[in-house]
Amino acid sequence: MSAIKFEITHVCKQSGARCGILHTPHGDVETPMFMPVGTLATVKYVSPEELKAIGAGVILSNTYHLWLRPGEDIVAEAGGVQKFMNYNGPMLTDSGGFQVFSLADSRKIHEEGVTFKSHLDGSTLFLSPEKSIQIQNKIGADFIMSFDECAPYPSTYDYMKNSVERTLRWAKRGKEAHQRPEEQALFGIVQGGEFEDLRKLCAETLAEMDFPGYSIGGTSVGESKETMYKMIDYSVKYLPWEKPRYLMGVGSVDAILEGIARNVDMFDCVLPTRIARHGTLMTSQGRVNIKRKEYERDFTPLDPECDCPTCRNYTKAYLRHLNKCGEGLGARLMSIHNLRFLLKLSEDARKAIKEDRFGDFKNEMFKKYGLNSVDSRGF
RNA sequence: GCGAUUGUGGUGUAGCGGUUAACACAGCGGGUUGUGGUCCCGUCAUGCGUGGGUUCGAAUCCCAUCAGUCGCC
Repeated sequence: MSAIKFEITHVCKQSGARCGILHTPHGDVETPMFMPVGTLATVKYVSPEELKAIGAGVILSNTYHLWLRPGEDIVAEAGGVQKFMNYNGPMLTDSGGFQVFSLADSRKIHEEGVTFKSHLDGSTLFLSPEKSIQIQNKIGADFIMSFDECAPYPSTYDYMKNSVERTLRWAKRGKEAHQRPEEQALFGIVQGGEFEDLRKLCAETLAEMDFPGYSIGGTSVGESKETMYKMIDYSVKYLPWEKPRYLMGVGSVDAILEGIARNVDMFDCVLPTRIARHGTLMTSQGRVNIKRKEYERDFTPLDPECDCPTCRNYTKAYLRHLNKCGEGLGARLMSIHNLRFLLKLSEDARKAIKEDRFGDFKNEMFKKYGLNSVDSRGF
């Protein structure tokens, strides 16, 4: 018995995009959905109550970071990450595979696992598939991830082939080490870069292992949008229809819409919260850099079409002022807005799918934001 | 009034005979995709109080002048 149940409720007659419901131990959520990232058991500057209020479903946390601080035992002692941070909803932890990739200084990848340096004190750390799952079992998120290698882009075919094969062996080891399959859904991660046969090999082998869901990894690492969409195609094509798919680390408007069109159900990204902290906002009018002088005396809302607390109560001039002064409230109000923007985009996409007009919806959004379908900056 | 001392971008400073006048902050513009990072990148003084002079060459030396600061009358 799996921890989650995925129910596909409708397939758009116009586009073939799908929507559904994910039943989790901490409640039901609708797909396709965007999932805010809260690396250290906190979505930076935003409280769990605020996340709920703007319609967040699943939120992420991170194995590597919680392992280092405060330590998985403390999170377990608190009653799991949901109780620890008081988030009354489903959560997902990334395995730490991406951190090994992004904190790449002097890392060594072996069959057994990865040796690398702590970003906090430089000490040597070791993470393996078993260790990652063991930590995730203690952290207690509803969705947990296999420990994979997120290979750099571009990688040679030979490197990627070896990497994928190892990632598959790691997936098997992680699955065997998983102690709580009835409470936590472990996803396998499809790698393989831009090579179709490697994506196919990876997806099909994972499918044989029968995971409750599948992630698509190795995207948003420097490749073009066109290449990213191919990577998605080459992965989704070989995955079982009835299981949820999660495109890791993708959060620009265009890529989310292209992902939904390709039957991806879950997305996460630090983009909305990171750019918000630095003053860039996703709005119905396109990208807004709140630092610009033109907003100095602009006493209108950030986005007139947005229903978030920031847009209902504050002006661009004030947000600009907070950002210029480095005040935390600015980061907070703008993070809330950007998250609401992507959560609303998910809601609108689901509605369009249910009404069999997702194709039109996607085209309208691209037109509205001045995006092109293959290679654009997005937001 | 006399003496000393200091005048370099919006700000604080570095440079003390040959630099593309350096650095930081502020300003302006851009970036950010399974979050190490309130972070990264670009741009910003045709000019060193002003006027002369010395020198191949002056922000740097000399003279005058103006302004500030500190003493003494």
